[in-house]
Amino acid sequence: MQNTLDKTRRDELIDAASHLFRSQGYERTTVRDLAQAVGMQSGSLFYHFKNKAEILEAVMAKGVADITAVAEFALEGVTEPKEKLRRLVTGHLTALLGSSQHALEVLLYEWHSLSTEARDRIVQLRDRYETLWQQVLDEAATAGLVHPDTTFLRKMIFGSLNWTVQWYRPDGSMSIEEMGDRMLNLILRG
Amino acid sequence: MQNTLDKTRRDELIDAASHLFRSQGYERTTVRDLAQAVGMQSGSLFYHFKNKAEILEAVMAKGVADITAVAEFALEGVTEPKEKLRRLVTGHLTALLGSSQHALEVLLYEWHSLSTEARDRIVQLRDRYETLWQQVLDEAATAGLVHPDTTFLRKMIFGSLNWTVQWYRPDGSMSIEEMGDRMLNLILRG
DNA sequence: CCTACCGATCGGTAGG
DNA sequence: CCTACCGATCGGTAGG
Repeated sequence: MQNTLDKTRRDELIDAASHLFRSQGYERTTVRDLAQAVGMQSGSLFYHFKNKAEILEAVMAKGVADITAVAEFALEGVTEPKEKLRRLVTGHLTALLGSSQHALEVLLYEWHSLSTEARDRIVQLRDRYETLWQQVLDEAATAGLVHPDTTFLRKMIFGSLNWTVQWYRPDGSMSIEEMGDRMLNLILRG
Repeated sequence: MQNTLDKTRRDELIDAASHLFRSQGYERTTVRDLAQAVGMQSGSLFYHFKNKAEILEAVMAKGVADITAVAEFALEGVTEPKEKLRRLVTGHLTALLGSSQHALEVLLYEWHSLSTEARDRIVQLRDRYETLWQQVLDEAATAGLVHPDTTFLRKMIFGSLNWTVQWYRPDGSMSIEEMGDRMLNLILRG
């Protein structure tokens, strides 16, 4: 029971931290900002987290976990390589520009604020997600749908996907699904 | 004469700041770190710059100016659309991963530390560079070399290019030129 | 989770 | 460009 309550409060903190770290940056956000955002005293933060760095790691870990879950769910029951790829693209964009936007932007832009140990742990989580992509791209290459150098291709795709946070505006004329389809068009051969 | 000396010292500071802001982040870098890097007292920094934020802006402005100069030089005398595109790609990678690496990474990753006024000024500089690309891509599209939606394509390309800082290692087996050619291969139609 | 607090450090300034 | 310094703020802790 107490564990459940702890978890909720912890999640609230991670959520608030995602927002603050993303809009002001990690270093610029003070523990006082964060405490105020969830309505507690700054000293009380350290009942939930050992230190400020641990909060950053938790935000990033949540970001990777979220986008991985989205991808796994999107692939469920799908067998056609092209459709798998389409769903991975759309899923990535949906998480990045919608549901897990803040945590994922923190993941992308606060890398240098992580300790090397924390970095290793996040890399491990990220690798699982990248493996998912690699497998789908390999299938697609076997089917002749994409360029055979899938490792290189994957890096190019990741770059394009992640860059969307720099320019995509949800209130514009292009929906996330439409953007995904356009990207897929550029990725597919011929 | 004094102006020349001032400029040199200023440039030294911008160089040192590029390195420090990139490796530690802007907020984490103190004016004392920076002063020590060029061998002066921390208070003396403010003889050269009004405040810390002005140094960040100077670093970023130098980054954009550098990469624009590289692009303009690379295009000089070239008339064939495909070759123009190849040179833009290679030029971008050369600046980003080599000659102006630090300043450009700061430009990519410290965006949220800029004031809105400084942001506007940097955007203006960046627009000039993007226009260069847009024109070359439009020529290439007219020649049927690339997908006709060049605005979208340009954003995808920028993403792929800028993402290379996350994974490219100069001591690996792939040279920058080779990487450029591979990217061009994915960009070109057919 | 709060109260009360501390040591350290930060960006920046005045006066030369 | 240096010396000497300040007010503000920071992450974190002890004790409850």
